[in-house]
Amino acid sequence: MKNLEIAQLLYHIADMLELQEVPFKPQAYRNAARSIETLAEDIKAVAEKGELNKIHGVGEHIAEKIKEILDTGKLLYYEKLKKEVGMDLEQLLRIPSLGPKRVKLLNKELGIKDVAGLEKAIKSGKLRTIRGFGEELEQTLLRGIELLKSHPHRFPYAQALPIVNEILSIFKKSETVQQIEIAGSFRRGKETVGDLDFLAVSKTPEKVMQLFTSLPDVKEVLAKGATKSAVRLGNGLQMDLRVVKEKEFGSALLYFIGNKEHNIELRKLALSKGYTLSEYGLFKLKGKKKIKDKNWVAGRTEEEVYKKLGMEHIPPEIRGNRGEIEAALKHQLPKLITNSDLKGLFHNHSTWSDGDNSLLEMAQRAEEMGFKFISFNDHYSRLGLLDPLTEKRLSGYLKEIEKVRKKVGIRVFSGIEIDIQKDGSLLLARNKLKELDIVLASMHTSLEMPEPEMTKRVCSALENYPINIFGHPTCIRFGERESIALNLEKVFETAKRNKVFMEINTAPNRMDLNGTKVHAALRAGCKVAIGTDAHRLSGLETYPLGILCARRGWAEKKDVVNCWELKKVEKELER
DNA sequence: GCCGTTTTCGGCCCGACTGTTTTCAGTCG
Repeated sequence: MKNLEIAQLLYHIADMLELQEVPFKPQAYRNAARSIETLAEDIKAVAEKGELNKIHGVGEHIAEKIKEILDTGKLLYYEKLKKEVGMDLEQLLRIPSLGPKRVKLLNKELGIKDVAGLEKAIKSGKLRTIRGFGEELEQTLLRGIELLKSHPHRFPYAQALPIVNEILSIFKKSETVQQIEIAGSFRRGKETVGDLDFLAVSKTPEKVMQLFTSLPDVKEVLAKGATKSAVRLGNGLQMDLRVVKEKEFGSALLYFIGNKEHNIELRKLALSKGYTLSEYGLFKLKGKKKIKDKNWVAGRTEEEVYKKLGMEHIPPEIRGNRGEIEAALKHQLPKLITNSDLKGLFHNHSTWSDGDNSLLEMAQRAEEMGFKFISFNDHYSRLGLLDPLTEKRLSGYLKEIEKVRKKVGIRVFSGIEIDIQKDGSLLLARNKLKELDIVLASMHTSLEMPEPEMTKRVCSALENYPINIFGHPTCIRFGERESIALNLEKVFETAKRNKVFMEINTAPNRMDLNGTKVHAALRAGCKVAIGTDAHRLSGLETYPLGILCARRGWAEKKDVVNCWELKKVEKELER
């Protein structure tokens, strides 16, 4: 079972315990789940080293349960709880405005066990017979059920990006706000977002809220208050807006950017230094009680707060309590890469396989964008849906690249994207592969293969063929399929040994590797290469998504091949 | 059930908003 699945299971335990009104344990299970969710390493590997209880929030008992899951594939305690609870809590709790207390009451009064039962109870008018349930709540729940049926839980970053930009621009033009910024997981550059959090400073909050709740695409107003409002857009995405005082903007931004673990650590650190930190500011503690207004010391900007705590400003992308606070205290934060550090783009397609633009058009655009190199990796495979390169067409392709080289002022790398087949072999022999500047290997078929076969397949390819880049390593596609069953630790180790770069594929529905996995790859000693996987000119523009993943993975220039000088790139590509 | 340069026992975030109440419980972030 993978990290995410184990985290999910712990979350479910927390929910069930909460339903049973067990005190404090739910929070403990959630803390553990959250740590595991963001763990860079494969939890199996951690368990094998006997270091489960080194994970923050995992103690003796939860460690034992994790071991049981890893060993047997299930957890008796979980099965027992599920039997006791006797309903589809997981689905029911996904419905907005429905929490453990209400679910319990519904179960007790009407015997509701699942979403279908709830829907039936509402439609038959039974729900409103229960104390505390009225017409409004009925409608809210019904809408929630509809939403569950029709929309994804999380939205890809790239899908949220234009929405964020539009809203920021509307508010800036409206002059109702002095400041407005996006916070939340979007600001941290997470590859998918559950909702959007905006934070503003305004002298006329009621006007801001009015504008916010009447934005063009708002389908539903979930809440509207003096300092906080929430709306849902037509596509199901929820957006929150909070208005704070100018004096609080920095501390509020810090609070609402998160993540939660980062905030908790910061608050603890503040306490140890004689302060207390909240979204309203950093306050000096006098004795044991704080008297807010008089003791305010910082909060206008994030920098101010971090500085008072004796730290460097921490970029949002790495806020996750994964060592960034210690590093910032020692003034040893990594110098994260930025868009302007990128000197070239890997993994691009042309009309030679399934792309829409010619090699020349793509190369010229890359040059216009200011890049120093581009690499083409058109699909190489047997004839199939993709209209791929074949052994016959390969020489024509290479000749064409040669022509393009004479027409542009940037380095054009020749290359292919080739499938790692089921048995770990490639369709081209080693000596043929060596004729290309860059061989990118990836998988498109037999993705259901289980571990450890899948890991073996990949490692064997990386081991036995002159591959430069392992493309979209986890094969995730948002809303379509999860990551494949791969032991990344082993893959990273093999990649490092064979000088294979791990790709950060910036196709908007992939972002693969994601930030957490980049972090793990770098710690394992791998280097990463940002590949746009562009099939047309516009695809070249997706590279900032890769920068985000890299930044979330703590990447500095030395870690990302695209940031190296051309000479060094060429040298490191030799196989 | 977890954690600890304030504690190995005694704490565990809390404020805003909503709907259904008639002073507040439940949810959310």
